[in-house]
Amino acid sequence: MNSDSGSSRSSSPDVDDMYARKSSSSSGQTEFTAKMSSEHLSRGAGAGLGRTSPDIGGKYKLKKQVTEEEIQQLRLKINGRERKRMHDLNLAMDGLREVMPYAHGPSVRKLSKIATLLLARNYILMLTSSLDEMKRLVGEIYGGGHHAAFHCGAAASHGHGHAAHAPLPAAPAVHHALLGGALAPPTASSALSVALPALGSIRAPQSLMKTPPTPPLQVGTGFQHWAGLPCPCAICQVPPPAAHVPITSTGLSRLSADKEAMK
DNA sequence: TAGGCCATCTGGTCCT
DNA sequence: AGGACCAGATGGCCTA
Repeated sequence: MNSDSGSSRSSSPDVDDMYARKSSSSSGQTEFTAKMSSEHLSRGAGAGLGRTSPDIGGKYKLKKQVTEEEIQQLRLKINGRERKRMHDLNLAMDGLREVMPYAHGPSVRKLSKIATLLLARNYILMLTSSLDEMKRLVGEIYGGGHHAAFHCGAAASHGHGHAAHAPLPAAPAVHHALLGGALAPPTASSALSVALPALGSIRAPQSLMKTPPTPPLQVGTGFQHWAGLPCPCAICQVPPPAAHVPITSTGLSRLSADKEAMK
């Protein structure tokens, strides 16, 4: 299961092959792991990585004397479980990427894990904000107020997931508040960075792109706007900054620096 | 070449 | 006892 389609790296090599490769390799880490699998486990040296805690050998050899082969088998089993766990995690991450308002495709480099999580977070925040605004508008409409009518109704050519809003035949510049309140040429980078201030901390999506540089954004479900029709409505506005908790991790500050460098 | 991202291995800890 | 989860370490691949 290699979710990194853009990479030649195989993330899901055959377990046995992987182990064999690792064990037979002469790299430092490989030597170490092989050493740990045998010596560390069977003799309880407990000096690996400078750790002084009891070694795993003690955990597994209490009842009976286990041979190195048995230890190796056990290690393989444990490693396999861990691999599967991480693969499942990556599958979930891919599933998350699929529903994110971000261009998908073979020519587009996929979001990193951290970027996926941050985008997801801000997406949720934005949707929550939109939902609140929608509730408020509905409350105004049915509360006697007519002024709002159907928000953006005059434009009528774009809808927030309303199937009744038939799209114009012209090629739409698909976007959503999340992807850009400004209707500048909808490059993924500008749209994302404009609409998601916090997301702006993420490495500029343009840098994630391979050719073509400006792939069409594919929004998850039904959110479509149209080029040349600026939408001033609250729903289409970027959520208030307060909704975006500043990203403070060191990694993100680094990403922010990357974005600044992109300008 | 440095840095980013990732997969994998590993030992520790907690839970069932 | 065994599995799940976690974090540290390491090496490989890719990009600027």
